[in-house]
Amino acid sequence: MTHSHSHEHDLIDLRAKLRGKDRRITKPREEILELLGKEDHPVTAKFIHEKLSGACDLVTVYRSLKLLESMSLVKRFNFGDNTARFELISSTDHGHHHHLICKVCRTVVEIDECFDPSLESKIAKRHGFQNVTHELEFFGICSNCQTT
Amino acid sequence: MTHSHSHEHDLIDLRAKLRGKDRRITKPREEILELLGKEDHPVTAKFIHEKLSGACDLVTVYRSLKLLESMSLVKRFNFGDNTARFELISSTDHGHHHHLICKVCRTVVEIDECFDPSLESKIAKRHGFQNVTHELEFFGICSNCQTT
DNA sequence: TTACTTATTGAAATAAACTTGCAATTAAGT
DNA sequence: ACTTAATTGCAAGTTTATTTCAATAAGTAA
Repeated sequence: MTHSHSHEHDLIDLRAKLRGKDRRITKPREEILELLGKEDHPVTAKFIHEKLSGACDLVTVYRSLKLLESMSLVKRFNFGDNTARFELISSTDHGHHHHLICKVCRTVVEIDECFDPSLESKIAKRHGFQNVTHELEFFGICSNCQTT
Repeated sequence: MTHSHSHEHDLIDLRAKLRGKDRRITKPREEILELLGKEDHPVTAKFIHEKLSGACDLVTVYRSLKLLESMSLVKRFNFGDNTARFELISSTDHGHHHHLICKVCRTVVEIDECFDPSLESKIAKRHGFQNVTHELEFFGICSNCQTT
């Protein structure tokens, strides 16, 4: 996954989405967005806080991420270890992509492929659900961690 | 998902898998297995503890679930709310199935369908991973919760 | 059955992720 | 610059899950 669009674009997005909503453009929000723009994989709130080394409180990171998520600038992922991870929503895939995670060393690979959307609509129709989306992550053992 | 196989069968499984492993068949383990046999959807450790109302400590529920999971009698699911849920592994699908979860009321529907396994092997091959599996859950709004 | 060995349990303490309350700060409009 | 209210930092609180250790009980052998 290449975050080929510039960080400036994300800040423009931020400003546009905050405008006229009684919400403010603050340093922590800008810094978190900028940091996420440089990362290739989802990162935890703790990681962001450490990278920002004292620029703001960990609580503010949590609050900012929640806000950015609600504004569809950031997507939350769950790799099954009870820790939320966040990634910038790229303009190309609108945040819809998946990951391949090594069960041993936790290396992450971004996966652009997905199954046919007809499966989703079939399931939605059959059970009378609307706005059906999915969360999909792959797990395995990477070449470095294979014993044989 | 129908847990059509009898609870007795699960207990036989438990006994067989524990035999000769310096592990013991205990009341909490049997009770948790039995309870899971009656549930149609993944349940939390807290739920199990409450249902068993004092039969054993919550700590024991966590420990037993971890053991049962390691013995492939139980499968852990993650519905994105930072709470692990556990389901009995049915003999028919070997625990591989998915769920459709209402984002509003959290109703759960068991989904037997899945995408073509070739996608998984393709991803494994491309990135040099072994033993690739996946976690897939669907989210949407159920008929009861739809506003229109 | 009884005694023995040790896996397992319960209870309390701990850990980690995340949230909430509130006073102090600061962004944004006038 | 002044004002207003959103936002932050800090402390405290929640929730989920794990660890420690003495007490208990499962399995084995006499």
